[in-house]
Amino acid sequence: MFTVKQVARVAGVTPRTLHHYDEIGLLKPSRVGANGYRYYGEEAMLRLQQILLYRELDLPLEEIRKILGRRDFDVLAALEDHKKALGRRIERMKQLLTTVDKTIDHVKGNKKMSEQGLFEGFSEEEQERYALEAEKLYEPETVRASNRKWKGYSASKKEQILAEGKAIYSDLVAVMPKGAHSPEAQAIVERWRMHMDYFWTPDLDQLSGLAQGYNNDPRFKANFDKLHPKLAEFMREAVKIYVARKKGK
Amino acid sequence: MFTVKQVARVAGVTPRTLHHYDEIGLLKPSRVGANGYRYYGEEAMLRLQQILLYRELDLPLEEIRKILGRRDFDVLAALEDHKKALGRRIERMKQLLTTVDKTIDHVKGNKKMSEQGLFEGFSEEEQERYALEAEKLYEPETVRASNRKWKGYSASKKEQILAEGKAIYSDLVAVMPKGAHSPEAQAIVERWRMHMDYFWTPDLDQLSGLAQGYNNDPRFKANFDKLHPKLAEFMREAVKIYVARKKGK
DNA sequence: CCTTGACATTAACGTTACGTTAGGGTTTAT
DNA sequence: ATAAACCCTAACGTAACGTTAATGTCAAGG
Repeated sequence: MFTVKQVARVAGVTPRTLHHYDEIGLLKPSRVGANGYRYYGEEAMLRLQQILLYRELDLPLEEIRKILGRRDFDVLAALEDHKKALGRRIERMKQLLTTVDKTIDHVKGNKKMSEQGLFEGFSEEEQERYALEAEKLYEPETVRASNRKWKGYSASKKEQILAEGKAIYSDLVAVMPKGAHSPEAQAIVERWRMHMDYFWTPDLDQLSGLAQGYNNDPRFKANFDKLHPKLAEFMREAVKIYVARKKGK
Repeated sequence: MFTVKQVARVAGVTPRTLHHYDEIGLLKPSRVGANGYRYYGEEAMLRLQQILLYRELDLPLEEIRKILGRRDFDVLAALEDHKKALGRRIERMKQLLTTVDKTIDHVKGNKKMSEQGLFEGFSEEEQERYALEAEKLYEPETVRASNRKWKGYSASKKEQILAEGKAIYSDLVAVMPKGAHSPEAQAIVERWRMHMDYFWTPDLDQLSGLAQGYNNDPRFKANFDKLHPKLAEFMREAVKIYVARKKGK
């Protein structure tokens, strides 16, 4: 039988923690002396170990109590779970480690770390959007200006613009067999650039970002796919080449 | 420039977290629109990454702010630190994982996992005491009774008892060459058992636990070592044999 | 026997890092 | 024009203890 302090020492917690666990009924002392002292025995120690194991996983104490409270509590299954969780944690940590490494490279050599990986290992999902949005295309003011411009058009003008857009995209599909490098494809990209002017005038970088965006944004992607499953990809390529040539000159 | 929600999504936090960081001055938005909206740019994102990295290490936000606030703050050095810290964390997790594994074995086969390792990975130190104390020797009441008994003796009686103890131990050293199995050694163990009666009367299990304890408790160990570096170990062996024989019969 | 120091107790307020309404303005979509 | 989906501030709630504060207990020493 151990007193609070003794238990606290071997388990690496403070007496207050044990008081707390007693208070919330998570870990009652095996016996309470007439003097009110808490005494902990073997089983209490084992239970404490379980508790601390789960605590390592950031499970709320309430959860832990429920888990340990199930009268059919299967220690083995719990421990196996625990193992898996720990494994996942370790994997995530490793992920973070590589992210840190990438960031180091990024900062060091100003390498191109596509801004995608900046948060890898932090959030599990939807980092793809970042790549798109990071291109400053969706800078709120830009978007708003673009919307204002669009709303300024008359209904018939809108129709005409949309039709022109559709024409461009279907023409693009038509020249896909000729390849993204072909003069035909490049000419259409040129038309597309003019077309964009109805919304706003992107510079070359923004232009390629926009084409890139068509691949990432599901909203766009779906519409493109209706015309041709590879259209978005083809367009990105063509625009990339277009931009490279313009920049080169 | 991103709004709270956008940033929150890619970074894997909630908007509220960003509000909070703004409030406490940990991460101010790059710009605040006339409508009061927060907009975050590239640098803010990088700073947020730093913050989250440190947060992973369980540093309080206040600390993080101080670290990032140092005007000579070296991002590279900090990232290198991160790497090391993450490495250590991963190691600790792996430690925990093996502890869990050991516990699984323990539970599964009821293997002897010496109860020592029970808290490995939790507290770094002083788990040795556990092994000793778990033997129920140090059950508070027992100890108290023992102490009371001891205090009841007169000073001269105490002297005599201590002298007897010393004699037993040095006699034991004398017979060490003969081995723990030797009748000489076993006779001394018998004397020692009688001697213990001055404090309290342990049963056979407690007797071997006590001898075991002499090896683990540094306080005892130090005194034994003064007589002979292997005395504690020898005694544990001798008592083990003694108990085994008594139990066998 | 009395005191001192290291323990133990309960009670209650403090802290960190947000979560969670509540109440109300903005922007975009229809 | 109105809903849907954002944004804001303000303020109280929560988890898991930390931190006094006031008080009781116990082994050790004079």
